[in-house]
Amino acid sequence: MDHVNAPSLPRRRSRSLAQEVMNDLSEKIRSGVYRPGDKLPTEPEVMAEQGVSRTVVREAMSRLQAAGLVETRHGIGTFVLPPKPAGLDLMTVVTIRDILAMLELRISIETEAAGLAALRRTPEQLARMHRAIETINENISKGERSVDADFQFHLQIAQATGNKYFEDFYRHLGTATIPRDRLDTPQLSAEPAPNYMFRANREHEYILSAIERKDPEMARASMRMHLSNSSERLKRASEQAEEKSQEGTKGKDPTAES
Amino acid sequence: MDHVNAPSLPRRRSRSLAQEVMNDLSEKIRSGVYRPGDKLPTEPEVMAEQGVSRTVVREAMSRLQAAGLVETRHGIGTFVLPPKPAGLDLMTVVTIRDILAMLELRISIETEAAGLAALRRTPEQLARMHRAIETINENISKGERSVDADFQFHLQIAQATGNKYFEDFYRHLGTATIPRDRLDTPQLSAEPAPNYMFRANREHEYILSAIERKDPEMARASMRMHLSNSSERLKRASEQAEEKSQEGTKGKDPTAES
DNA sequence: ACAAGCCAGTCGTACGACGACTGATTTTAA
DNA sequence: TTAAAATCAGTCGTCGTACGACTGGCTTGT
Repeated sequence: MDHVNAPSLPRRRSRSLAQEVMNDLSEKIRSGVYRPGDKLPTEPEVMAEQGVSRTVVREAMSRLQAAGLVETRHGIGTFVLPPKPAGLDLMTVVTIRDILAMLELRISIETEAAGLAALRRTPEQLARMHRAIETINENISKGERSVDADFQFHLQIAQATGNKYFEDFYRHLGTATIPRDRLDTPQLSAEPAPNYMFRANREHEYILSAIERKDPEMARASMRMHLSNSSERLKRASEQAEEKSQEGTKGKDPTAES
Repeated sequence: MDHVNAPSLPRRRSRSLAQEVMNDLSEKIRSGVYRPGDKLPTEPEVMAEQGVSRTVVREAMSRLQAAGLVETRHGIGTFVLPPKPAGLDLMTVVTIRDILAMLELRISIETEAAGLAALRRTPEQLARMHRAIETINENISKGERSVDADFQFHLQIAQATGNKYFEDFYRHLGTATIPRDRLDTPQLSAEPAPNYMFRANREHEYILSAIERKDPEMARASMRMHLSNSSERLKRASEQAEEKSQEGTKGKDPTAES
């Protein structure tokens, strides 16, 4: 060992190589280089890029998985997951019953959000809610999906509370439960009939009207009614789907509506 | 969120061996077989116990580390870490204003929880609520902190909803507003006067009475009143503390109550 | 008694090998 | 010609071997 009087360096590596590769990749995820749904570089690619062995790459990937940042598919690759909502583990949402339970929590939060929005909304936020409702109507008339505009409407309400925690919570639930194709579900197929969706959007209008009038009680009641209706529709469709799957027929899918 | 995905059975294969070893070890940590500070079995021991290769063991350990459950010391072994206040991003809760915003979210959830608890509580849960209230009174009389019993009372209500998401959320929200020593705030020092705390516990009794009577409306109204009062007390104490810190005096700290 | 060296145990990294999985492409059969 | 089956290349999962780095305890020498 050629010891020269080098300046005293740390005696041990502050982190392992695996941790450093994880840090590098998770920083790239955090900063948007890799977005939810994107495929990370393959193991051989990371090995080459980072100049480490496959062992280190695999351990780094294991860490990313355990941290919930990615999921790995055998033979395919590793994909970035959407951010987890704070305090809630959406991986537990696997049955209709779980969804209904989550909806129940959501009712409590969004009902309150509607009341606060009625007190605190700005004209700009109000205009954005109006636009979202118009967009939903247009999309329904064209036979297109109204999911994005639906999400926007609810997000605007969360923002109008002026409380970042309501907005954060809504953002996380939004990204986690909208992308239906993530869930390995027995598809409750087909979009609901347009009249159902127009009706649900009618309920949006009642909510908006109360918010516009700065009437928190009515806003709360309207939102509660709206989400309770959705919950009921889901419950009924689920029961029908269960009966019909026994008969080999498909039920309705109300999940595309608010 | 009006758009809900209907889930189904997982289509994917079973988990990897590394994930299964992690599950086994994390279950042992969760259940108390290994406690914070304990040393986990060495890699060779786990290899023998689980009948897997060292690669699998190391990947499982990597996962446990990334999940924050353990830390590994090179040449020594792997040790169980104390539980972190996980989930909700508590790092954002740094000012009184953040606490108040978080309380606002909490009001929405716990108000709804009280209503659901009135509908779904069991006699055992009711008894536990009673006990928590008694404990709070005893602690107040002895001049001791009633924070734990206070948390218990609210947690019982969340459990009585029969919806795991309410309970999960409360576990996280509860820690956000109680552990005062986490906050870099102008210290609102000293326990509030006992009469304030008796009064707050009186409010607990109104909530419990409504739950006992299976009256969801009254349960909701009582909980909202109780938490709004806490919010107001915190706000006022904060303002007084601000004035008094300009005068070099300390104000009251009501955050130890619900 | 204290310091230095040694040793066994443990973790970190690297490599080679083979099987399992996946989707795309090619070959075969109808 | 088209559809089904087989093949292939790429990717991930597991196993085993090997060596270096680190740590604490024990033994030996001063």
